[in-house]
Amino acid sequence: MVGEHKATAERRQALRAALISAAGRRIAEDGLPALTARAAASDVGCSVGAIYNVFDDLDGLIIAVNSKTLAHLDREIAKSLAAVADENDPVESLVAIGLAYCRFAAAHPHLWSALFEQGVKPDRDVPAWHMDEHIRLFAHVLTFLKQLDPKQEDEQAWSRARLMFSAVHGVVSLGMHELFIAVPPDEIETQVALLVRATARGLYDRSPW
Amino acid sequence: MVGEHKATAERRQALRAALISAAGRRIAEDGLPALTARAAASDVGCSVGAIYNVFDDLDGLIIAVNSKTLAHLDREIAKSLAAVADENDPVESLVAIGLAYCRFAAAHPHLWSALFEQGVKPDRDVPAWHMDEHIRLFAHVLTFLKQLDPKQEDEQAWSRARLMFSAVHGVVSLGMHELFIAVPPDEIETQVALLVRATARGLYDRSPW
DNA sequence: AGCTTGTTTTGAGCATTGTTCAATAGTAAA
DNA sequence: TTTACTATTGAACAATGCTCAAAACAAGCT
Repeated sequence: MVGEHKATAERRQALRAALISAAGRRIAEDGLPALTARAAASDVGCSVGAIYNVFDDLDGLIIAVNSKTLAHLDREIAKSLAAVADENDPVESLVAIGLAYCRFAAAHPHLWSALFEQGVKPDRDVPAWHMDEHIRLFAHVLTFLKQLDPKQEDEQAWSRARLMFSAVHGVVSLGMHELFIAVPPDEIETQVALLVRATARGLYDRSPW
Repeated sequence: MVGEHKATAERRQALRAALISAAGRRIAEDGLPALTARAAASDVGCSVGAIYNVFDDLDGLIIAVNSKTLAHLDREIAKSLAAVADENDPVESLVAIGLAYCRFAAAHPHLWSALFEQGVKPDRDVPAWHMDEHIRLFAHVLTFLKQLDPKQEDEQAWSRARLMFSAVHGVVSLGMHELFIAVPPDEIETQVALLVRATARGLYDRSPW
């Protein structure tokens, strides 16, 4: 009979959770390269092999951490949206999203950079459900773009949401790269706010020309 | 006497050059992780140790490759600027820069991504001269921003040049990440053009409000 | 309890990585 | 040639991700 011991599943689940949070701590503190199989195992008090009973790969563990990170980031964005003063000004909400993104990256630089530090990999790509988690991030943006122009097609709105999100991401990303050299974090925030307002205006304001 | 054999210096120089171009080829074809010390050595027909006579580090070799890549990219941008139809429309020049960036990334994805694939490193950071090479990239942008508004302060112009450059970078960067999933390259180009025009308008057009 | 059967966990072992450094080969002056 | 120094080498080292025969375990049966 194809037996499966009852307690096994929950034990595996517990190990998964423990590994994920230990790995998260390690990445947050010392960066992605500090997450080695042996380190993770000893953090949790299991054998190296145990990791591979529960994840396909170390990449699998990293993706699980990233998943948690995305959820956290999503909550932060929601929080900062709730604090927007003028409910009727979509641009202010967009700015709030950008600033939340900014602040999250500054607060958790290693976790944040782990989200994108998967070089251009030829075959082994991330699972679809994790892609979705990324995409869900700029669903927030979509909401307010539709407020800015309710008539626009869904496809265009998505496309522009990704555009704005990507642009903000670029500013934060390059800002962090040179962070330890030149650009102070609060200036990054200023620039992100400026960028969001400029693109919103450039994309949606149809003033007389 | 502190002798230094005459032929040595040039031989080292030759080895450096050979290593750089072999490494460039390897990265371009199979991505950064394919560049291992042993592979590079055998490509060039030298010993592993020889690499370390000529570079501090494998990172040193990578930086040298990146340096060549940046020079190449810079030439491409210059070329595409030379082909701009309307000399008197700075926005068209800015668009041209963005598109050149786009096309370069699409044409040499591995070389391009090697430029940014240095995770957030705590201590060991890239030398200043290489940072300068990066910065020189958006000096191009600066030129045309000053044409858009000759009155603006230098500092603001630099800041906005970096802003625009970063924004474009973000769109290309996220676009490439999901490239193998969804976003076709020509759509990225469309989006970059849209973004450049929108930000230029948003940042500089002082229409009656 | 003891035995049997299938499952789960383990950690020594493998291949591969970047990097070093005693030993070898090389160079040029004496 | 001899001598004195320099340059190159590649076996050896530590650390990596990952595997898989073996050990430990769990549950049912007599």
